[in-house]
Formats: sequence, C-alpha cells, structure tokens
Amino acid sequence: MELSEFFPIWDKLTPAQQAHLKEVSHPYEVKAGTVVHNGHMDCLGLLLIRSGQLRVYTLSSEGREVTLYRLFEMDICLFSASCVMPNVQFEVVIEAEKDTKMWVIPSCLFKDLMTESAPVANYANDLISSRFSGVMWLMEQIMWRSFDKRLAAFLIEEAALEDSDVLKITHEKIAAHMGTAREVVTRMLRYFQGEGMVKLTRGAVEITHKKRLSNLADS
Amino acid sequence: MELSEFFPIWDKLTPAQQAHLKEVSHPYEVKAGTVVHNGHMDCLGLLLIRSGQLRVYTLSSEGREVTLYRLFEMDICLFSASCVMPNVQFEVVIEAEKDTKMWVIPSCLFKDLMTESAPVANYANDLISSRFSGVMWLMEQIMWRSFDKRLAAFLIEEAALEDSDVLKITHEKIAAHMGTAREVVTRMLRYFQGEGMVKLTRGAVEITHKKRLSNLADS
DNA sequence: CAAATTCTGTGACAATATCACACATTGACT
DNA sequence: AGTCAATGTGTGATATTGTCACAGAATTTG
Repeated sequence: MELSEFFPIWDKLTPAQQAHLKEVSHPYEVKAGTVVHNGHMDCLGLLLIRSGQLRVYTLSSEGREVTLYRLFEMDICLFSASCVMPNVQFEVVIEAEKDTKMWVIPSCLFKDLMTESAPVANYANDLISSRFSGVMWLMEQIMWRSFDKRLAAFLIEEAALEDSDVLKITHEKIAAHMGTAREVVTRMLRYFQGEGMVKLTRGAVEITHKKRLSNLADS
Repeated sequence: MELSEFFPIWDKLTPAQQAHLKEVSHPYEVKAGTVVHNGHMDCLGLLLIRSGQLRVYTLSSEGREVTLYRLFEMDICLFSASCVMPNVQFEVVIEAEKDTKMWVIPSCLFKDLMTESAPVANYANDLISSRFSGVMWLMEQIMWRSFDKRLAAFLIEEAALEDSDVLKITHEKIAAHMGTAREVVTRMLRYFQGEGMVKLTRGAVEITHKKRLSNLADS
C-alpha cells in the first residue's frame, strides 16, 4: 500500500525526487457520490486510485452528461491536475461512484517533476494519449453505432463491473452515461424486455438473456 | 525558412541534438489531395508545416468521415508520428487540402529525442493536449448543437479560411467534414437558400447574408 | 455529339430527440 | 395507517436527423 507501488515510474526518479514525493503526497478518501473535481474550479493534483471507482464525464450547458471513462484501482487521473497542462481547455467532472481511496500528488509538485524529468513527462504523455484514445473510441461509438447496440453494450459492461446481472440503476442514470434522453432509454429497455432480454423493475434492470444481449452489443 | 524556425523549442536542445536534427530531417512537399498518413500504415514522423493546409479526419468502417481539425503554416502534426506513442490506438487520415510544404522529423529520431529530453517530451505533451482539447470541443458540438447551427458555423469558418464568400465545395464534401449524410446537407442548404442566406450553384455555395448566417451559427 | 460521371433534388420511411403530460412507487411525516 | 412529496417510469404527439431509392441536371470525356 505504499505510494511507490501506485506510481509506475517510481524507480525512474532520483532519490531526492522520491523523498520529496513521499513528503508532499497525501492520502485522500471520499464517499460515493462526492464530486472530486469540477471543471477548472478544482485542481487537486494527480490522483492515484488505491481502491474504489471514479467516473469522468462532461456536462453540457443544458445539464446533459456523457461518461467519458472510468477509473479503477491502480489507475491514474490526470484531469484533476489539468491546470498544469495549459492546453487542456475543456472541462470535465470527476465523481466517485463508490467509496474511493487515493493518493494525491499536488499539481505544483507534479508540474515541477514533469519539467525536470523526461521519464515523468513521457509518462504523462502516455496517460493523456490513452485517455485521448478512449475518447476517440467513444466518439466513434456515438457517431456510428445505433442506440440499441450501444445500450446493450452498456448493460453488459455494467453487469461485468458490478459482477451481477441485476443492475441497480435508473433509466435517468443510464441516459446520463450515454448522453441521451431518459425517454429514449425507457423505450429501448421496454423493447429489450419485450424481446425477453431484460426484466425491468423500479430502479433496476435485470439481464435475463445475456447471450442475446451480447450478440446485439457486438453486432 | 530554416528548420529551427519551425521547431518551437529549438533552443532547448543541446548543440548535438540540433545538429542531429538538421542532419536527418528533410523537406517534403505534396500536392493537394495527397494522403500523407493513413491509419497505422504510415509513420512518416513529425511534420512541421511550412505552407499549405492539411486535414485530419477519422474514417468509419462504412466510409463516413468527420474532420477532426486542420493544420496550417507553423502547425505541427504529431499523428503522422503516432507510432511513437503506443497508447494512441485510434487511426486517422491526414490529407493535403492544398499544395503543402513541410519538414519531416523521422519518427525514430523524435522518439529518441522525447526519451532523452524533458523539454521535447513536455512539448509533445502540449501538442497532444491541444489536439485532445480540439476533439473534445468537436464532440460537444456534435452532441449538443443542432445541425443548422453547425452548418452555418462551418460555412462561416470556411469562408474565412478561403477568404471568399463563394465556397467552391460540394454538398458531399460538406457532409464528410461534418460526419453526416449528403442529403441532410442538401436539404439544410436549400432551407438556407429559401431564407436568403446563401445562393446555391453546382459545386459552390455563395454566402449572401453573412450576418444572419453568423447569428444562426453562434445562437 | 453521345456517353459516362458527378452533383443535386426529393419523397418515403426509420431512428432518435423533445415536449407534455399521466401515473406508479417509495419514503417521510403526521 | 394515511397523506404528501419526491422520485421513477410510461406514452402519445411532434420535430429533427439519418437512410434508401431513385430521378434528373450539369459537366466532363471520348
């Protein structure tokens, strides 16, 4: 549970840098539902996730959302330190979906590390590239896949995440994840139910025929 | 017209690095229409645009396109060197929209530079961040703005680029830029014409009432 | 000039989004 | 227990955007 185990390039740092990092980084713990970062208002620093789950999403001016990606144990969140990257203009919200424990590396320290250490800068590069990749994938999904397939994929993924075929989630939440309207989700879920793929109850979706749902998801 | 003038952090390199860079970089020149980079098939290297214009776009499996951004004089293209960033999984196509002159810094050299020089790595970081920002902006446009406004904005922007109110462009091309179908563009342009904002002829769109088009674009 | 190619126009229909509700379920409070 | 408020769901009507199947016009090629 040492900081060094969560920071992948720990051994590429000088002993002085390692000491400094240990000194100013600190543990941070939040309850499910906490907003860890909101646009440019916060600039906590780099977050190393020890346990739990974070959701990173955009928020339109009309209040609609799309989930960009999620962060799990051993993941690193760099948008909570986006202030150190002046070219990152857009804003995201980062919210804990479960009780979450992290290490926080303060932005200013991370910035200094980046300027003085090529390995750190290259690592930041890898991080941002993979987020970029993820968002490009999402954009292609949104643009070119029909909604039924996307919803099926979402349900399958969610079931894997929660390790249960009974998803405790409202239509409203699903809509926010997918960037669409609640009614659209309701209607498609009803259709899925009609086809025998799910069973709907208030606040929950039970997957009753995973195979067919999967087939739909990756057709 | 020296390489050093196009490489913004030239003076942060060691004399040896500068010499090496001068040695292995070479000029490159393409005609309008040339595909400079196609997914993972090419990995030319970093391109420094001396003059001309490039278009970077994604291509779906069904052949639909969306323009991600454009590159102009003094811009730097890093996706043509995406092979040096293993986390960039997605593929883009880079095409010359006008006759274009560039410097090419071979991928392998750039990769070496990045690993050994923190300034270079940080610079690559800035580049990728600003592309990421641009794509996020685009995604928000696509998701939350209605098509009439987006089309109006496109026409205004295009007119500024070409420095003319007569755009020599087909509906098909506009559709490819915006990631929609040609018929959709045709219909909206006809509507714009009915409102007196544009005049349509084969292969061209003339903006006849820029003010109203602008108002629509940023409403 | 004839033929082929490219570009544009249009109707019918499908998919998704928006709006305006009604109603059902749950939990909180007398 | 019964009332109320808050939350979640269902649904028809309508608007917007995408898809399909064409037809015809303008331009280029031979």
